[in-house]
Amino acid sequence: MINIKENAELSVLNHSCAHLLAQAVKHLYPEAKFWVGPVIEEGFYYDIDLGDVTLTEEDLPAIEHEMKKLAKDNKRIIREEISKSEALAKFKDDPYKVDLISRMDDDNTIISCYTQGDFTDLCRGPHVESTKLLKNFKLLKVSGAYWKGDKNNHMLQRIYGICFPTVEELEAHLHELEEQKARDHRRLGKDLGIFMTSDLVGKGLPMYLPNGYIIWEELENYIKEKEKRLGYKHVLTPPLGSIELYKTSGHWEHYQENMFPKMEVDGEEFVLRPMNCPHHMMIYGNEIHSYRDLPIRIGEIARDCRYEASGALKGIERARTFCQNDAHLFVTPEQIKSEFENVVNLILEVYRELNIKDYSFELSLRDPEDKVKYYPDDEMWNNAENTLRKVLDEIGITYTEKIGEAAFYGPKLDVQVKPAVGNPYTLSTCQLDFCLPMRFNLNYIASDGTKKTPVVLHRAILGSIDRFIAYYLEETKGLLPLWLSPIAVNVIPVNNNYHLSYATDLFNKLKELNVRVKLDDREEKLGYKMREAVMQKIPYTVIIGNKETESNTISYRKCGTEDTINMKEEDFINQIITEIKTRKI
RNA sequence: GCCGACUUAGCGUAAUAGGUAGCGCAACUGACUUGUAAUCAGUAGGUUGGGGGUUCGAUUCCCUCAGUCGGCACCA
Repeated sequence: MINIKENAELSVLNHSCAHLLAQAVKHLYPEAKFWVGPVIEEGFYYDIDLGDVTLTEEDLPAIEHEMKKLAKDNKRIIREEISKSEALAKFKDDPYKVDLISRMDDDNTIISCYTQGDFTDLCRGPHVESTKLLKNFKLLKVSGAYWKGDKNNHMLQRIYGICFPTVEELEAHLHELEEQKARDHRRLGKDLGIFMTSDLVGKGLPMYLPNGYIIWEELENYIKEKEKRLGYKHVLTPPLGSIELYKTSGHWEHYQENMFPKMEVDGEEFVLRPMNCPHHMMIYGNEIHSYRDLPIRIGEIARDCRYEASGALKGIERARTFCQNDAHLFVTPEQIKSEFENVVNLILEVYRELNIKDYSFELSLRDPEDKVKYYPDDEMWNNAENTLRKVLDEIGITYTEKIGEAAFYGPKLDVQVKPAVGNPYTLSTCQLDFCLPMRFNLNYIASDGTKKTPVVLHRAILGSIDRFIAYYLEETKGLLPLWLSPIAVNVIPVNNNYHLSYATDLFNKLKELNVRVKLDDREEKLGYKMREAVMQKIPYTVIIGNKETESNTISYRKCGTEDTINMKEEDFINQIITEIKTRKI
């Protein structure tokens, strides 16, 4: 999908189109007041205050029509530079523009405006030279947006659109947008029987169906195998805990708005846990540890429950309960670097094996101004952030720093991915924590016999299993690699009367080898069964007919290809087994 | 949570300027015995998301609740 913002020519075009949109809206709704109309990756938008008028998508064609009319007029777009006071006078009837102007640096600032026909807008530019270049656009959607992005402000109406130099490019783009919908994990999740939701169960509470749970189990086994090899010990802890536990950890104070409310049983108060770190702290504290025992690595596919705003819910990508691929590494200060490096290496290894390429590292730091969100201990924070920066620089990965993105207990390295559909999000994370071990009074006996507080690394590689499945479905368009596919091989006899026993023989052999294989022996035509196999995105479909039974071979077709390949049964079985075992992409 | 739209059979959809709903796929039954994305015929399946109001009559209009979707905000 093209990124408009990163393309200089398209940026100018789209930004100019935003002005054209504003001009058209002004014509149709003379009372309209305008905020800003920037270029974004997906095109452009303009935030507009229309007073009591509410736009719906049905109003967009009329606005488009007016824009087309204006574009046809072929008005020159003229730049003009004026002083701040001139600008304030010029836009005195537009409070939003006055707000923008009055917040500009100093009184000597030169402000640029662009005029096209009867419409002038405050703008840094540049723009195309004439409205006639703005013919191939489409208004895509309309929605509310908080003024200045602050939920305490009123809402403006935002109109989104996109513009291209040629009609062909526009149509190709619109076609691509349509195709994107087909790879949405919610669509695929339904079509492929991966998960379901139910109003009666409650929103944001997805349930995995048999096909989905196969994917889940495979991923769980995959990552746990890796963790075991790296010395992790896995545990199982309850998805809720007493409120005292979360007061001790600080979650109750700093994370409460993302938690389900407390519940009372027999005079005790409990919460559904939003994170399982406190449980793992308790497990560490269950024994006395020597410095010789460290690092101690405690892992769990842990169910957590978070109160997510209803508008934020999205299939299994963002739900109110999910299972984190979580682990806590209890280390000495000297071990921070090597353990951190191990985690980064594990992330890179997994991404390589699963063919995840579009990702970036972010160093999430606290916002020192935010006194509510973060555990208050400046010295601890400075120490943690500097340590983490140093470790990252020593490991030699490139990252961007994000202020105000840290966990309440410490800074972290996040791995952001750009999914095929929608906004970027965090998949993997590794967090440095000096805070919780202290709050839980954890310690180890150092070589000099004194008690010392361990440092904790919180880390998740697949993130949550749920989100990872969503991500992977969208990346692969539902055509999963063999080892993750709910059904790996589909065997179809051409004619049950003649080919069923040969087909059943292959089916049994594969089943014996623990391959997820299906025998489609329904009394249907081959074309019909083939169609279903393709729609179900089964990676391998084997056809058994006269040709195969007579030559003692099999023929298969790989989902997504048109070719049929004929080979010896034994070779095919070996190929399948190898592909599963090596987790071939 | 906020702004807006939407909700009709398992799935995808049609219709009614207010007179209780069609179609396709899937399912079931039968025939066909099949060579790479849909064989034919028949049967069954709906309190038109829940509740309330207006009306002689509501699936349609209004209110409300729930859910879904698109954005915003949030995402430790």
